[in-house]
Amino acid sequence: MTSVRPTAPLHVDSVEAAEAALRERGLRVSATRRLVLESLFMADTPLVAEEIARGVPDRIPQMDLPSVYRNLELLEEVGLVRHVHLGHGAGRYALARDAGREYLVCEACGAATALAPCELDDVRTLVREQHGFEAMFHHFPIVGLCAACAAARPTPS
Amino acid sequence: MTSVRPTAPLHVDSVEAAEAALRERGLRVSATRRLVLESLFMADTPLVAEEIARGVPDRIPQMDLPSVYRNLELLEEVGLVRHVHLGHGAGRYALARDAGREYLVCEACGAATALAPCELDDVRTLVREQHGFEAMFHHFPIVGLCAACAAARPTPS
DNA sequence: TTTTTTGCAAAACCTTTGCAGTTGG
DNA sequence: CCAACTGCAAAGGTTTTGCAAAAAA
Repeated sequence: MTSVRPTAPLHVDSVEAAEAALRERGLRVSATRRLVLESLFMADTPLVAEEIARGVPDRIPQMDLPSVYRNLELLEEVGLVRHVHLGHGAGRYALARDAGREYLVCEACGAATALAPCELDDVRTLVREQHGFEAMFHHFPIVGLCAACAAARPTPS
Repeated sequence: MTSVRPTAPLHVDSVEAAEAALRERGLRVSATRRLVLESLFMADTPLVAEEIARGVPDRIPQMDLPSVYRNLELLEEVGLVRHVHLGHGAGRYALARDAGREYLVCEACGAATALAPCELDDVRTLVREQHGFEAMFHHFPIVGLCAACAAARPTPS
């Protein structure tokens, strides 16, 4: 998983625009690299590397898993891609464009609720005011109890 | 790392009290189990399993790493222990008593700031009011930029 | 004695690395 | 052509599992 180091996110709205950004930096657009990008543009949730490598039958051919990881790493350095951890197990990758998406994950029922772009703005503002800290909630989700599970639980001591 | 499933946390303030809780449940108190508990009581930050297994020279003897993991898993089921992720790499374990501790981790400089017990109460309240969600910030830290790193950075587009 | 726990070995899982061969520009 | 990229094989770090031997109650 390399590093958590931030890169200025690069928001593009098509595979072509992403490829242009790569070429602009002197990077090549190989078959695998394009397929990784296409997979991420097609996905509506962050994907694990293995899902990308497996391909989509009759749509996207299989790829070599280490190559997928190397591409994800490079795309992350460029700022086109981010990885997140929505729970245990493998890290997940999404376009930087989408990776600002924030999740509330219920630790009792496992439900992951995706939030709209600015829904946590008030929370961020409060953290900034109270702690002088610019919180970014996309890398790890906010873990806790959803309303249903919180209700179905004895009040915490 | 087994599961994120919650167990009612069990707050005890000594190794002896923890052992009593174990015996109450019909569980045994073996040498390794006691040493794991002692290590956690001695620690002032969450520990990785390997640190526990390595022991503290002249204080705590080495232990078998798989046994340490099995004990941590059991202690977590009982509710005496919790595991957290403060960044990439190995999970960390702490007494449930201490694991409510919450951290702000700067993704630029890596600094981890431990917060006092109630410092995020206002944030939790806001999340509850706005999203009906009981946020628990101890499993994953709040990742973002500390004041210094935020200042030293070009304003986000 | 009986059941739990240990220690060791081995595997599983996710991710990274080395390297020779291929390919994009 | 030449640097960048791929595919394969192998290794690395963390966590889990199987099993016979040891220990707790």
